[in-house]
Order: sequence, then C-alpha cells, then structure tokens
Amino acid sequence: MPKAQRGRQEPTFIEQARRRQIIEAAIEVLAASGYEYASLERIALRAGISRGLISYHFAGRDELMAAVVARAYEDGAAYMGPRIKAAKTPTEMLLAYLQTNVEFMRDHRNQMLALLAVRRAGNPAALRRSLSGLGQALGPIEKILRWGQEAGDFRDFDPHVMAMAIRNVIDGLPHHMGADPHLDLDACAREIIGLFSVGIRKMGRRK
Amino acid sequence: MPKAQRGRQEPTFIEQARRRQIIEAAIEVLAASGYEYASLERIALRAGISRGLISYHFAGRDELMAAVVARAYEDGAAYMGPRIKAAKTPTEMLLAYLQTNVEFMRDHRNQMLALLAVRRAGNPAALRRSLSGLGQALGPIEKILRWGQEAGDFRDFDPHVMAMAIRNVIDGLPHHMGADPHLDLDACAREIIGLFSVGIRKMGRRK
Amino acid sequence: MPKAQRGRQEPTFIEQARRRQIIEAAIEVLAASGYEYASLERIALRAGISRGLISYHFAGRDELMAAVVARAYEDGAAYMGPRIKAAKTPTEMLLAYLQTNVEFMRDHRNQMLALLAVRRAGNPAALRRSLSGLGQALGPIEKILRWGQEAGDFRDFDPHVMAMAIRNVIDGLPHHMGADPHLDLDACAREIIGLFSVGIRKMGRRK
Amino acid sequence: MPKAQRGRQEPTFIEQARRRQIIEAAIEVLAASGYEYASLERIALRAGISRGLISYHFAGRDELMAAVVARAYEDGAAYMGPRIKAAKTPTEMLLAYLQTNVEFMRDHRNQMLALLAVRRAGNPAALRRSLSGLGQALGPIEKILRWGQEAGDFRDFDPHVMAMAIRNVIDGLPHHMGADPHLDLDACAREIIGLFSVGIRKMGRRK
DNA sequence: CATGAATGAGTTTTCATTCAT
DNA sequence: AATGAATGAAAACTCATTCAT
Repeated sequence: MPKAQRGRQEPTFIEQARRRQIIEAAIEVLAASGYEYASLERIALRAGISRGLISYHFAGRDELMAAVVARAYEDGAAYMGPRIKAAKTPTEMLLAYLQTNVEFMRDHRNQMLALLAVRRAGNPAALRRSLSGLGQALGPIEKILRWGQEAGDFRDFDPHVMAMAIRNVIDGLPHHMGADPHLDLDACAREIIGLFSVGIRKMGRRK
Repeated sequence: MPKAQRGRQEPTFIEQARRRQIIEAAIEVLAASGYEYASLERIALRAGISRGLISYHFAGRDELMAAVVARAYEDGAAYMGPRIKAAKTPTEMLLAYLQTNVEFMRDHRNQMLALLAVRRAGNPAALRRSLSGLGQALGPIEKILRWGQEAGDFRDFDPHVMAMAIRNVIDGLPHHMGADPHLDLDACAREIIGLFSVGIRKMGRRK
Repeated sequence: MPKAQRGRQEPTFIEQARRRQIIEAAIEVLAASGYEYASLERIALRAGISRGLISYHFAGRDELMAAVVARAYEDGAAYMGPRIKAAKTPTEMLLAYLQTNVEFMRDHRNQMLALLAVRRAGNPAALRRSLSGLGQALGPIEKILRWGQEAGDFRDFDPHVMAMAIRNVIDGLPHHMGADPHLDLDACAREIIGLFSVGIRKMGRRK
Repeated sequence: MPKAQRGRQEPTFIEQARRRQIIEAAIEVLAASGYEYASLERIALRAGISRGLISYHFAGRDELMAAVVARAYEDGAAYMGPRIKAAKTPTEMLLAYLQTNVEFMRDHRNQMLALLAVRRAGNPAALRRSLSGLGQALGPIEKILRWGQEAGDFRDFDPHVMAMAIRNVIDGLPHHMGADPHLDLDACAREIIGLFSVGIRKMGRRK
C-alpha cells in the first residue's frame, strides 16, 4: 500500500532521515544522468538500499520527484530569502535577487541540475509544485520590478515579461553548467547584474 | 533490410518523404504530450503508419529524436539566417537576431515545444547534436557581440557569457509558452529587444 | 499501448487464433491452480509464448480473464441453447435445462473450473460480464419456471428464489468436481432432475 | 520469537484475544473487498495494529486465512449443532438442518462472505481445511438422508449426490447475498425447505 | 509483546526492436 | 517498402515476511 494512503502520523526521526537520504540519492542520479535514467532501481543502488524501501517511504516515483523539487525550492528560499529581504531599495533588491540566485546555483549544482531534469520531464506531481513554484518564482521578481517602476528607479516595461526574461537567464544556467563544467558562475553573476542594472534602470539615473 | 545495416546509398525520394512524415508526427506528439509519452507506437499512430516502419527508416528512437532536433535547427537557420545576414551594423544584426528568433518561436510553436521536450529529456544522441547545436547557437551571437564591441557600438562585457544570457532568454520562452498558451510573443520580442539594446550599448551612444 | 486503445480494426485470422490459444492456456492454468496462481507469466509459459505477447493481444490481465468468462458463456449458450429451445412443455424444458447444464460441465471441466476461479476472484471486468451473465443465467430458468406455473404444471413457489436454488445446485458442481475427480456427473444429472421434477411439479400431476 | 518457530506451548489469554481480533478484522476485510484485496497491511489497518503483529501471531497469510475458515466452521457447528441434534425424526432433522443453515447465513453475513472469498481463492491451507470441512459438511447431511431412507421417510436416491445438492443450494447463497444485498433469506429458507421436503420424501407420505 | 523499518520476490505493463511475410 | 506479430528487457508497484529494537 502506498505510503500516502497509510495512516498519516508524525514522521519518525529515522523516517525523516531516510527520506532525506533517498532524496539526496535521487538528486545525484538525476543531476548525473537525467530523468529517464533515474529509475527507482538506480536511485536505490546509489543510496545503498533496496528498491522496496523507496516505495516504503514514498507513495511512488512521482512523489519522490516532487519531493526533490520541493526540497530545491525550500533550500533556495532559505538561502536567498533573507538576503533579498534585507535590501532597502528596488535596485538593491534586484541585485541581491540576481546575486543570490546565481550563488545558490553555484553552490548547489546537483540540486539545480536535478530540479532542471524533473521540471523538464514534465513530471505531473512535480509540475504542479514546480509550476506553482514557477508562479512563485515569477511573483517575487515581478513585485520587485513593479516597486522599482513605482519608485521611479526603473524605466517603463512590461513587468511580467521582464520577470520572465530574468528567470530565463537564471534558469538557463544549469543547462550550460551541465554542458560546460568549467563555466565561471561568478562571471555570469557579474554580467547578468550588469545587463539588468543597465538595461532596466531609468535613463539619466545612476544607482 | 533495416536502415541501420544498409550501406549508405542515396536516399530515395519516397524515403525522404517518409522520414519527413515521421519527423513531423514525432514533433506533434512531443509538443502535445512530452518526451516520455512519445513512444514509437504513438508516433506511428499519429502518422498513420505501423510501428515497424519507423524502425525501418530510423536506426532507433534516439536517431529519430536527434532528427527532430536537427530539423528544428535547420528550419531555424533557414528562417533566420537571411534576415540576420542582411543586417549592416552590429546593432541591427543583434536586433534582427532577437526579432527573428522570437518570431520563429511564435510561428513554429510545436517544433519549439518538441525541441524543448527532447532537449529536456537529455536524450543522448539528440543532446550531442543539441549541444553542438548549442555551441553553434552560441557561436553566431557571440560573433555579433564581438563585432559590436570592436565597432565601438557595444559596451565592455564578456561576450561568451552575454551570448549565453541572450540564448537563455530566448530558449526559456517555450517553457512559458507551454505553461501559458496566451503568452504574447510579440510583446516578449519588444521587451527583449528593449532590454538588450539598452543593456548592451555603449553609454552615450544611440543606435 | 494496450490493445484496447489501439485502432480497432477487423481482427486478423492469426490474431483470432492467438487469442484463442491464449484463452485456452489461461483456462488450463486457472482450472489447475486457481486465479492467484494464474499470472501472465504462467499462462504464457503454458501457451509456449512470451509474456509480452499476451499484453500484445489483450489490453490487460482483466481483459483476458473477462475473455475466459465470455468464452465459457458463449460455449455454454451454443451447447445448451438449441436443446433447451427444442422443448415443447415447461417440464421438458426444465429437464433439458438441467440435463444440458450438467452435461456441459461434464464435457468442459476445465472451462467450468476456470470460470469458477475467475468468478470467485471477483475480477472486476469479468464480474461485470459474469454478473450480467448471472442475470442472464437466472433469467431463462426463471422464465421457464413462470411458464410452468402459468401452465399449471408447476406448483406455487417464488420463481426467483427457486431459479437461484437451481443455479446453485448446478454452479456448485465444479467445486465438487475439483475436490473429487471421480465424481459421476451423470449420476448427478439424474438426481438433480429427480429432485426438481418431483420438488417442483404440481401435486397429483405426472409429467 | 515468531510463532512459527516457537515450541507449541499453551496459548496465552492475550494471545487468543489477539488471534480472535485479527481473525475478525480479516473477516471484515474479506467480506467487504475480496481475497486479493485482503493483504496483511489492510487487515492490520482494520485491526488497528501493525503488520508485523499478524506475522507474529500467525505463521503466514495462509494460516490466517485457514483460521478464518476454521472459525466459520466452528461457529456454524456451535450455532447449528444443538438445534439439529434436537430433532426426533429424519424429516424434522432435515428441516432443522436447512433452517439453521440459512439462518446462520442471515446472521453471519460477513463470515459467510469471507468464507466464500477464501474458498474461492483456492487458498491451499484453507482449502485443505475447507475441503475436509466440506467432507465434514457432506457427512452429517448424508447421514440424515440415509437415516431417512432407512426409516422409510425418504424416497430412493443417491444420498451422497443429494447431500451435495443440498450443500450447493446453501453454499451458493452467499454469492447471491453479495450480488443482491436485499435478498430475503427467510424467503429462501422457506422455498428451500419446500423444495427438499417435497422433492425428497417418499410418495404418498406427508411429513 | 509489539512495532515499523527493511527486503526481495513477484506482478502487470510498456516499450524499442527484430523478423518473417 | 511496409506490416504486424513477437520478443525480452526494464519499469513501477505490491506484498508477505524478517528482524532489530
């Protein structure tokens, strides 16, 4: 019987630990070899446990993949949230947003590649989370942009489309990370920040 | 004799037609339902032919998927190449590049969604083509950027990284097209052109 | 892709032959070892074909089991129908009904045991057919009983309940056939006919 | 130490209580959803205990299922035995037998449905008990029939086959109870009694 | 006594691929 | 050239059972 249908009690400590372990193994396999290759068999092998144990802790492959996505969003929020919220001006906040996003990718390569793999596969359960996550992902940056326009710091543009452009630049990075292991993410951060701070601000203003 | 084992002769006319037909069916299925769902069975059903025939014309599923990717690149090059090459100045060329890319996506939704699906799945053979295609994709835009810097039209930045950013903005569009069917690609084109024409040009210059 | 979803064309001759072969193998395995034991693997082994081939010809295990049930009903109807319909009086018809039913069981042991197994397992798809089949099974005999009552040949009783009793006596035979391979079905037919012809007819009447 | 390996000591009180509890949960699950659905997991869930505990108290699933069958036979014997034995004449005893059997079914629906489910599944261990139980089941009624023949109350027939017919009529009831929840078992009892009292007795005699 | 973590076998199903016709 | 029958591998999932705690 799948986990999800079993009585929902407080998860044990060991239960949590196992789930984490399995999620991490899944992330590694996904990052290394893609969604299709990431069968429960291979994930179990990586984790050094039996196939059945994954089914014991997760209702199914979908739930596991969704957990991988959720984990990435949680970690990302924990990493980036505070530094973004600390910003005082729209420009500061935009820069913090870009900076922390790229930094997070630099320091969580595998997680990003795994997230990419699951999102790309269109995993249904994960998609639900991911899309709402995507909405959540577009939401904050769009707010920053509107704030900057209202404050007169940013020029006139469609905030939704611009938010999409920003996310695209960032979300596309893992793909290149996969293709070129030596990609200098710090350089990327600098250029991206340069691009948007110049490309978005109001003429005549300096930050 | 199956394709894979046959000596490489000139492909018949009917052979070419069949391949095209199969590739188009594959594109439709991929665009509509994703990589995993696009089994040979379903593609054959869409094309109105038998499963076996696909295996007859393609060495394997991988080759078919790679052909889908190749087709997208060829069509893209045919569509965009002339208009890009017609440009007289770096700025003109950059704008033409952005404009034609987004236009191509607007007019070839399915092809783009299919390309996205295959790329995302990390199909090995397709990836090889796709990545080299990505290299090819980064190549031209990087050249434009260098030309603009040498001509003094563009400000100082890392052309490789900036090329990557440009491709990311464009390549990310299909994902949003999939999520939001009403996405206004013309508006996207305008904003993207605005972003880069402002964000890249040398201070004090006007295009 | 399951057969049921594929294009429904006229079944080939070879297709029909295979389906029959598989159904017969299923009947043998079911009769010999019960529903749970009758995995596709074992049925394939019995038929001397691969597991995949069963999936190729049947949408799933359920459809196969339903086909086993359907087959039993069809064969039964073909065997018994004519002889029952040939009867001129209610009493004759009742006796023909009992006689042919038991004879059919005698000559189609395996089919009966298989039918029993599937019905007992509560296979959903098969049940739908089987229950309607059960309705169909209760229907005719109930009609005979009502006819006999109207004609004044049978005494007063609840025709529905009596029909159930008759079916129970017959349907219970395979169970005993399974338990006692030497069970004399002809003796059974004689006693059953005796029981009902005496137990049902109107007092004072002779058939 | 698990039950299966333990030396056969006197079962504790708590042990007996647990077994009863588990058996009852099994009966409910079996009656509600059939043999295949009745996994140890689901039975444990119903009983509000852990899966492991079932394995602790029963050597295996088979033993549990056999225990369900045994329980049904025991309860049936306890319920029916006294009333049957109280009869003074063969006819009285036969009627008591039929009456109490149907009554028992009416008042122990779940137990009957569970028994049916296990028997039908062909569970090996349970079958052994059930079949011997069936022998035991045929035994008493056969004795009654012989007694009636010797006493000159019943007409001439094969007692073994007639016993089988009687059991079939009764044992088939649960199936119809499952199919038609509103089946009137008292009406059934009346008709069955009518059928056999008329169909079995010696011509010219009245009971 | 009792639990729940863990295993591994077994099941159905999907699929790419091969092959005779 | 084309078909569809056939195979066998791989996948997700369920389950009875074992075992340390």
